[in-house]
Amino acid sequence: MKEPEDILKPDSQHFIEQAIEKDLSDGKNGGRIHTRFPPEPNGYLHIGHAKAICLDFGMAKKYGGKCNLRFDDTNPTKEDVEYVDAIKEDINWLGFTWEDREFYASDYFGRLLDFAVVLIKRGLAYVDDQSAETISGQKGTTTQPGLISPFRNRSVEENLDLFTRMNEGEFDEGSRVLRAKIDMASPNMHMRDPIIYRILKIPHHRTGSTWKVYPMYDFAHGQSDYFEGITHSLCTLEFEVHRPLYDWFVDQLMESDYRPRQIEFNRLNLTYTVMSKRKLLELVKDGVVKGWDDPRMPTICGLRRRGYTPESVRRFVELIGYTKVEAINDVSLLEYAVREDLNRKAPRVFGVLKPLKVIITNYPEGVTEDVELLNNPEDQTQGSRIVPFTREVYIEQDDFLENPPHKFFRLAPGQEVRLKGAYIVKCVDVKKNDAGEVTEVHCTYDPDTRSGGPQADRKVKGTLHWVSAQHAADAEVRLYDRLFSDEDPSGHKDIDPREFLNPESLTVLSGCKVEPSLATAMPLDKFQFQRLGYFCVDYDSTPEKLVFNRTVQLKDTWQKINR
RNA sequence: UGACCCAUGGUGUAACUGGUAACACGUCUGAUUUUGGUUCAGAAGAGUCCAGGUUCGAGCCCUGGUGGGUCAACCA
Repeated sequence: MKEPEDILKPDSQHFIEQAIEKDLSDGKNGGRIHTRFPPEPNGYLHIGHAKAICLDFGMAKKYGGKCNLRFDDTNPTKEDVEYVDAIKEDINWLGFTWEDREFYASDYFGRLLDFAVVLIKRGLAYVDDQSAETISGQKGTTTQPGLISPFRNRSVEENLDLFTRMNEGEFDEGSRVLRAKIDMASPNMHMRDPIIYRILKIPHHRTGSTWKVYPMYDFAHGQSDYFEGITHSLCTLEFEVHRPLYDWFVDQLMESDYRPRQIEFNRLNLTYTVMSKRKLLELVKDGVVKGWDDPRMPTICGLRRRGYTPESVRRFVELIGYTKVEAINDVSLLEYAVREDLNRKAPRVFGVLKPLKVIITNYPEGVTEDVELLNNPEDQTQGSRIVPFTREVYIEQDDFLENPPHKFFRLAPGQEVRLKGAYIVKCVDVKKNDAGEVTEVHCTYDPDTRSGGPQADRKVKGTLHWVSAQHAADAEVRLYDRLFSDEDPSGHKDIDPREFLNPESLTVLSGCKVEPSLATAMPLDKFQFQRLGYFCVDYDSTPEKLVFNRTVQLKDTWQKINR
């Protein structure tokens, strides 16, 4: 909630909003705002792209403009239609629409070629016959100017002829390139006669083998912006040094007052998370994960399978903001964003993953009590459910310790605990198998302590989930098998959280009925995910070492308890 | 011995045309008919990279350092 004094203050704006509003008040581009989201279809979108998507579509929406979807498909060696479809699905899932404005840089290959010809005719581009190594060797260094190519002063006619023949497929890949003639002594390496066209003979996923030459990023991006009437071309910080070149091409092309403008913002980095497309592709190809949408992946579809909502992803992006500082964002902020959202939406259920039988010795046999539990304590409209309570219940194995460390608030010999919604029980005895493992816990209960009862306000430190053994045994066994027997050799338990959320398991798990639509659509919240064993995975800095976050968290918990 | 960009609590961001550092996450207490979650109450934690300068006054402006990032792909 905002304090009255805060309402008087103008909402703080990030530097991009300020730049846009300045352009608006300066009357640039006729007061028009038009952005674009320009993915290369060479991989799946990840959480980092979500940051860009929210900005591109968000700015358009905020200032009454439009945002195009444009596939930056200028390199056929890396791109594929599979990615095009996945990208579109993910953007939609996030809640944004480009309406009918779905474009491809490859749509502009003709116009781009024409523009290249114009540059040649104006003496601003030339065909270079040297090898990649030679050209790169002549680039100079950051402190020394580059060398002039021996082909730099070819005649316009020869350049025109050569370039045409390059596109007709007469020359081999790598044998010739088209370069812009700018300044080999520029302190900005990107201005040292950048390559703008190269010969590529592999078919393009959209244009087939129509073209034999393909424009480079720098020669395609700004021009595509220009063709589409983009006013603000928002991209990440590493393109900052490309801006002079972006502007140079726009200057050559400009025929009116309209001009697109590139503004850079900081990329999203997450702690413990691999974000590079290259490495993610590696994980998929090497079979370390089961696909781009593996719940362990930081991809948008991976997050989706992990139970994240579009709202929570958008909220996270809103929380981290846009600056020019290279930031590393804490995953805990992302997790906070889901919890915030899911706490409000997700129905609560009881679940026992590794069952441990508790027998309440002084509770009558054959009696079933109905315990009413709120589906969501934060949202009364979600109603309540009736859960059967009986003499024998299962609790989580982790919730009992025979020799508890200091500050262990769960069940232990002689210790009291509340079974949520039911009674306070006290552990009086344990039964063990031959291996010395605890197989049964015997408790007594205090009949006056039922929630709402006369002694209900008695203080106990812990409250546990439980499931009536009689009502839920089958489900638990199945869950147990699924999680701990059906695991792959690497030890990764790769399970889609939603598999657990089918109405059937929810029903048995919680001992009550849940609306199917709710059950399939609503993931559990973080804590419940942990109970079920797989809220999320944590990437150690090296992609080979994938560890379950749960393990890490349990370890942390134990360290805290043992301290 | 280059160009460009950046520098605010542990982390991410705020601070209107200079007015004396705010918010969120995280951490730590405590409460609760009690999921070690949530909710609620409270606490600790920076004097804004450094040094000068302008000014009555600087996180904001200027100068010079220091530290970090990006750039020398026929990738985007």
